[in-house]
Amino acid sequence: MIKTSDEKYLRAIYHISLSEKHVKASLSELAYYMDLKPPTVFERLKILGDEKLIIYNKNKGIRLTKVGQKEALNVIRKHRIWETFLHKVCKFSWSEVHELAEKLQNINSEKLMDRIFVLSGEPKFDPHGDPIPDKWGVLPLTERRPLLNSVEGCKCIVLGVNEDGPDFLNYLTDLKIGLNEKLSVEKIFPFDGSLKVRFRQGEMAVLSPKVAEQIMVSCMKANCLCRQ
Amino acid sequence: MIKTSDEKYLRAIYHISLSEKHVKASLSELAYYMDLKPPTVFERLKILGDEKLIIYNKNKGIRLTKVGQKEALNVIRKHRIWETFLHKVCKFSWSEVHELAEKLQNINSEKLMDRIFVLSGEPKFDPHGDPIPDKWGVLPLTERRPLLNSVEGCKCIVLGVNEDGPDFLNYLTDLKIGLNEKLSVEKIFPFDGSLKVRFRQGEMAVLSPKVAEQIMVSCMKANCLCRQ
DNA sequence: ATTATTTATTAGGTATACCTAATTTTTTGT
DNA sequence: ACAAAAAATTAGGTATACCTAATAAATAAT
Repeated sequence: MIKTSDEKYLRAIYHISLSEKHVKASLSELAYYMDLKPPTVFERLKILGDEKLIIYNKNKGIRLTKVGQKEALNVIRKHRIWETFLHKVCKFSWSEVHELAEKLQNINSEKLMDRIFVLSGEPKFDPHGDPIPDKWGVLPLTERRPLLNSVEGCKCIVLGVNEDGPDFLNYLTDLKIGLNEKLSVEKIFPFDGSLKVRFRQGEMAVLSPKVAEQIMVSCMKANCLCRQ
Repeated sequence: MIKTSDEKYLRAIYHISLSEKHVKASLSELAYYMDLKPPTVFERLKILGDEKLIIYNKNKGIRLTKVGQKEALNVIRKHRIWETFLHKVCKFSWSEVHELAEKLQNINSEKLMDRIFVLSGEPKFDPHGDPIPDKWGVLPLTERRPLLNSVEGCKCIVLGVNEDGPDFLNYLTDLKIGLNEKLSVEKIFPFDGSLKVRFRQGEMAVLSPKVAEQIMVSCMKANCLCRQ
């Protein structure tokens, strides 16, 4: 059985590999992301390598093996199911669930996850809108893209965010932009790329590119210009 | 904030202090109960002493301080709420919940415990029939006693068991003696103290003293001879 | 292409939570 | 009361998961 402390690494490596364009994570960004010092991570990567969970070749970066990826997706599954449970069943706010799920995800009981999954309504996406892999590591399909890449007139739905920090989430909560919120892009200011969006019952907000980049959406019209 | 690893010790000390007649736990029984070696426990007791969670005076045994007891009851509360949740909400069997609750109890979030408590129907007793302390460490009242101390003719209700091992629990499950089962003590064999009990729709079983000692019951009649 | 900067690696150290083996202290049995 | 047994304590060791400081290697900048 895989160790809890391995899971943290795998999840982090998976996260970095995805969030950056390049498929390889570097040791130092991994250390930074995990809030550990490079030698600590270095030491551990050798072990993860020995366990055939990653491939770490000198300075070619870190890549998950098939097994490593499967394990990573399993932790992600656990994490996201717990987040959904905490939000939907336990009524925790969007921004509170991450920290708790971080602890709950360490528990290894497939049976428990099955039950929690059912209690949460067999979700396909977590409260941040991130897809929940199934038991075999298969992710549900979506056409997520950053709100930033919109065209004027686009109508889309908020699927989630890329940024987990409470600062960012509280900012969105203040704006009252939440999961599944429908947004319509009224105007894009060419000067800096800020977007004026309409949402709810006609409320308006101007979002900076930095914010719009972190908000993941999916167009509601099949033939939306954003898709091209 | 109190450490997870402290909580294990406190719960174990509390458990021993209660299950044995004497209020003091000894180092070696604690070590045995926790499946650790005496020097390990010895080392740790000194720290728990420094933290003012226990009083450990040479060979006078181990006693919880006020603070230590409060913390112990808090872990016990968490443990028993999780057990109830797992049994009642997640439909785990009586004998499966202990191991999982052991892990879940390490999570420290009062808010989470409140929600899980409500989801479980604000229980006063866990699936083993053990009382759940409230937030202030106050236990609900019962008059629990071992089935072994019965008189012939006593009718009582099963509140729980003292033994948590799967062997024992599966044995009871086989017998179909469960929580809240009503038992009537038909006969006590003077030879070894075995009890013949009637339950359900007239089913009978003979229980060895060793088993009867682990089953905790409460008399159903206010004036039962057992109470004297 | 050579220096400067960044990244990776090595060396060596700390704290925690365990262990075994040896010794001392306390308790128990006769 | 004293030997035997049990329990507590000390001494010293291991593995894990961190750390800092120093060095080596790779990458970037002029």
